[in-house]
Amino acid sequence: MAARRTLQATDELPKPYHHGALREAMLAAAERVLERDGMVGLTLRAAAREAGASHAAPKNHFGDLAGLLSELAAVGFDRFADRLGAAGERFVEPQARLNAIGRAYVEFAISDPGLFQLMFRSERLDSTRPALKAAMARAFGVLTGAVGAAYPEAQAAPAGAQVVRAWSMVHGYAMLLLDGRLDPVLGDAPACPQYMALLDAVLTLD
Amino acid sequence: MAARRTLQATDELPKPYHHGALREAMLAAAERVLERDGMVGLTLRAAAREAGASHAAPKNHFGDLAGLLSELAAVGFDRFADRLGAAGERFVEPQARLNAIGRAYVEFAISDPGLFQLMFRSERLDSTRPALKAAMARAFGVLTGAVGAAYPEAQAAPAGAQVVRAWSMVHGYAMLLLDGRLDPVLGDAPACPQYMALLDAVLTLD
DNA sequence: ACCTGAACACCGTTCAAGT
DNA sequence: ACCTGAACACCGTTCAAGT
Repeated sequence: MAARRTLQATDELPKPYHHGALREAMLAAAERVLERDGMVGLTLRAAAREAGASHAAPKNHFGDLAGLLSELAAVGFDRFADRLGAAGERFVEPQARLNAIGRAYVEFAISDPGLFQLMFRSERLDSTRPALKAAMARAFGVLTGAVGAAYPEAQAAPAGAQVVRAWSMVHGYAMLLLDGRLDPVLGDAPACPQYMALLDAVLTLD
Repeated sequence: MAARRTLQATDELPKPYHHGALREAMLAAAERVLERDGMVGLTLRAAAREAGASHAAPKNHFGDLAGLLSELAAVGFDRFADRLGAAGERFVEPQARLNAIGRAYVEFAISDPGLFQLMFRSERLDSTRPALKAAMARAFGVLTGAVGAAYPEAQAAPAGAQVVRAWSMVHGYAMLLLDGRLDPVLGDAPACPQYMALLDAVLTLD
């Protein structure tokens, strides 16, 4: 059913005072700034500029800088969870699923480095935000479930040692990679294939 | 031999215009600010204030902010290398040495969290600074040497897979710990003993 | 309800000027 | 050679005012 149209004529581009969907536009703009200029360049004012709004506009939707960064991190964790889940579903054997998820973990860090760093290495997030908490829980749930399936009867040990072990390994690998600290061992100008081959070697060393 | 004293009398506290050892004073002040206010609070101006100098004074010794942070990271890596080396020397059996170094890696992150984060997760470092490069090489040399001794004849695999594996594991563990992401699996109010016990469980899962 | 522009206190960097 | 103080362009946050 078509919405009833207003009777008075409206200008083609009234340069709308109210953006209408500034929240989503701000998130998209912030991610663009992040991937273009890195964490250092991602400021509240730069994101507002990129979205074509005034620098005080974000306040209405995100409260403050920590709010904007946290909501962006939340969309990052949601995308992360999707990728991990999709990678795992391509296999049935539990150990193969776990390896695929580990690879997807590192591939995400390579494909979305800015987002990955925002999600994991920012001291400027507010982890109490519901959207962020939920998205994080979803992503880590995928990982935890896959480890649990691969190691059905956990050795005594403190609960979750297997999970922490697998998680630490891929997370540390991704972090060292993004910091460029793996480059010396890989020779000159390493790229994604070299990084993934080394990861495979590391994961299959058991 | 005593230095020759100046003949004209000097005021007790001439409020010396030239600090004399501002470089070292700035590094100490910057570390104090870092541990007190975290990475977010560590600014050039705050460090200069803490050292009792004008905000433009650091320029003479460090160039810019990246210079100050990089020199501070260098003293961090030197201390880090000392601790890793001392921990390893307490054992003779290669595998025991490696485990001790892994524990020292995480213990450093717990005891000097601000410094550890500056060293590893800062996008504001200038890794080309000679002091920083040298200190990093020294620290990683300790780790590499211990892994090499523990796994004398490396499996074919890409060179250094064992090193990257051990390094990724302790580094990821330290990072997740500092981000508070291990707390959920450890129950309420975990502290250093719980963290180290879980680390031991993770490391001995082979 | 949503957005703007001015205002405030901070920041990094530069530079003429002091000692 | 080393340090200061003013200046500039940026930043996050607040707030009265606009629509």
